[in-house]
Amino acid sequence: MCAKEVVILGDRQSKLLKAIVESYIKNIKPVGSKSLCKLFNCSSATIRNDMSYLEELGFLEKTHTSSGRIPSEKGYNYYVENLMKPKEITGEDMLKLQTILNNKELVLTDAITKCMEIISDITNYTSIVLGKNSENNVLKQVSIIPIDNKKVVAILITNTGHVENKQVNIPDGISIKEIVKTSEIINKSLVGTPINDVLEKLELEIKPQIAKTMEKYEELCNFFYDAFSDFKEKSDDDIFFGGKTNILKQPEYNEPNKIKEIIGKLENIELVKNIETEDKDIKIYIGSQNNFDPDTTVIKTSYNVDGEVGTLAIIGPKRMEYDKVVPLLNYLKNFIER
Amino acid sequence: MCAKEVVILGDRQSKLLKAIVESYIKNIKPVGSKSLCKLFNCSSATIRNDMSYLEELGFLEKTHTSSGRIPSEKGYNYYVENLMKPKEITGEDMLKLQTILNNKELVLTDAITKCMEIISDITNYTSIVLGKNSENNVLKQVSIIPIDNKKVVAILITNTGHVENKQVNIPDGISIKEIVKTSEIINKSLVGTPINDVLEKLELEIKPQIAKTMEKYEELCNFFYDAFSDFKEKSDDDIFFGGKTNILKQPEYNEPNKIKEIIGKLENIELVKNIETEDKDIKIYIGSQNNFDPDTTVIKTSYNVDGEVGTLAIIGPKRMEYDKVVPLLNYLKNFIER
DNA sequence: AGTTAGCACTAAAGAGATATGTGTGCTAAG
DNA sequence: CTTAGCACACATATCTCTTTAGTGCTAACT
Repeated sequence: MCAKEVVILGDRQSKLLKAIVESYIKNIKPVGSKSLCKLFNCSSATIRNDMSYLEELGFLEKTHTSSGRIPSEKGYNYYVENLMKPKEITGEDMLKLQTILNNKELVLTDAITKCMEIISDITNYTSIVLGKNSENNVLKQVSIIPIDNKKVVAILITNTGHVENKQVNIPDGISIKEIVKTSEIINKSLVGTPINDVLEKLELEIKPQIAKTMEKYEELCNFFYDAFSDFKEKSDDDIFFGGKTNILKQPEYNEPNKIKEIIGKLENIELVKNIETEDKDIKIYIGSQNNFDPDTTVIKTSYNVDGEVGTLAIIGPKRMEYDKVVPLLNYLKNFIER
Repeated sequence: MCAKEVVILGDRQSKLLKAIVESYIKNIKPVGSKSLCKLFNCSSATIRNDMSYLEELGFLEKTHTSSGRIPSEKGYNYYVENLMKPKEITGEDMLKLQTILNNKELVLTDAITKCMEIISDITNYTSIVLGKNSENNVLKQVSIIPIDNKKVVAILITNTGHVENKQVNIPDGISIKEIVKTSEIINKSLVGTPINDVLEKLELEIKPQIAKTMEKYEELCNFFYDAFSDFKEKSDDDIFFGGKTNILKQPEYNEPNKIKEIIGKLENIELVKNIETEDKDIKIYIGSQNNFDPDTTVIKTSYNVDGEVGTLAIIGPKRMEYDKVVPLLNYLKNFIER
């Protein structure tokens, strides 16, 4: 749209903005000019002059005419892009992550989710791992396992190792043998089919094929249609939460309506799925910049190891310890794609 | 312990208690004597006399010296046991449940969970379905499906149709063939073993068996140990929530700490599992009588159809519309065990 | 013996009033 | 450019006062 506005801040002004952002992140109190005098070795009036300049530029806000300043969304943005200095990960935290990542028994996604859980723990924010999305997923295998003479469990496996299962009643007049036989035909013909196309191919390819040999081909197709129909939605994504209620520990969530709102959003699968990204960088979406919740920051990145892709996200208040979260995510990300 | 205390309430006193409980359930306001005058065609003083008698018996409480009365836990109890008249289910609600229950395609547990979701919707309380507990579950089948040359997905199926899966890395120096062969041996030897004993038998029966024919028997056993080890915990129960956040709509949850507490409890799997019951009746556990949350009422019952067992529960505030919830649960229960 | 009117009393909830603390903007002088 | 000084703004807290909705108790009534 518009050329990126170049803002030139004086040295003290930069430091001042940084100090204000970090003070607010720490204390959640609007910061006043007086409290910064000693740090900058000047009078409160000087600070105030700079502050009002920073406010003019849109980096700071006031909660009311005579309150201290708090960072605006733009202020946070400038902070993370230009001022923030990532904190070093403590040895203790690094150890926690390493022991998981070095555990050869753990499959990649399990290791990642465990690590994100740890990061949630360390930071007190909520973490989300969105597993492989199904668009490129294809059918690997279908299994039919009889449970009793009334029902079977149908199991589907995708090429990425995602497993889905559903119990299905055996329709009247159909034998388990016929079902199993049909499943074998499906396995021969449909392996490699994108998950989204399975239902269609069931109708267009399998039905004519079995119509020749099976009497009840219509019912058999319906049976598998039933077995597979939930699969499409459910398998879209694996969603994993770490510290789902951690975000409630943040002091901004001390009001019933805000709590209910954020809880509602975290339970809303569609909304959570929307967080998905394929961006390889760590991107920070502050407030209105994310479409999850305007009162939060969502930090995202994605991984792609041998075609196994997923999104990592941290959800916390806008007033997030960016300098702590970013290096943690970075560390994990680098390790994954070593 | 002590013989059940027989309390004799006069006719008016009974009706009064009923009226107070129902008024409080509806309006969530302590009910005063004046408001009941018209209903009983007597003066507020008369009502007050009866009220103070009911308070003496422990059925009513005051929030402060000069407030109206609210039902005590004992009061609710007496109400549900002696005074409550179950409301008829509306035609609309019954229709909703019937269309699900009459859908022959749906497997029993799916129909039940869908119904409980409907009941959550109707009542604005939270419903829980706890699926079959694993104690009697036995192994039905193990499948190993190779994903790529680094990992496989191990799938376990129990006799009840419960499916669990885990991706596992293939250890160095072991071939897929060996793994599949071992899984075949497991299928031959361990089918029918209670889930809780599988790990033990793996060590005591499978290991010596494969030691003869396979070189890397030690590693192979470890592999399957790894694959099965999560299974035990996870498969303990299927937990299904309907309207998980519905309970937050109840006006008693308008305080940050209460919200956080109940959310925390609902996320606590151990606590939720504890709700499990095998009681065939519908039992009402009010406040301190349930060990889930002293501020809520938990209504439970269980079903057992052809050995498929589970618990149904509704969690709401103590101030619950008992006369609405009980018939709904009853209807569902009777239908299930038709 | 149960019912009622009357009255004193209580606690919560709301409305002002007032003071206090923490900040600002602005001006004029250094 | 920096600073001291001052008037002003708003949030917060604390009191007081009043209103309201209820109670318990007593004495009279049916």
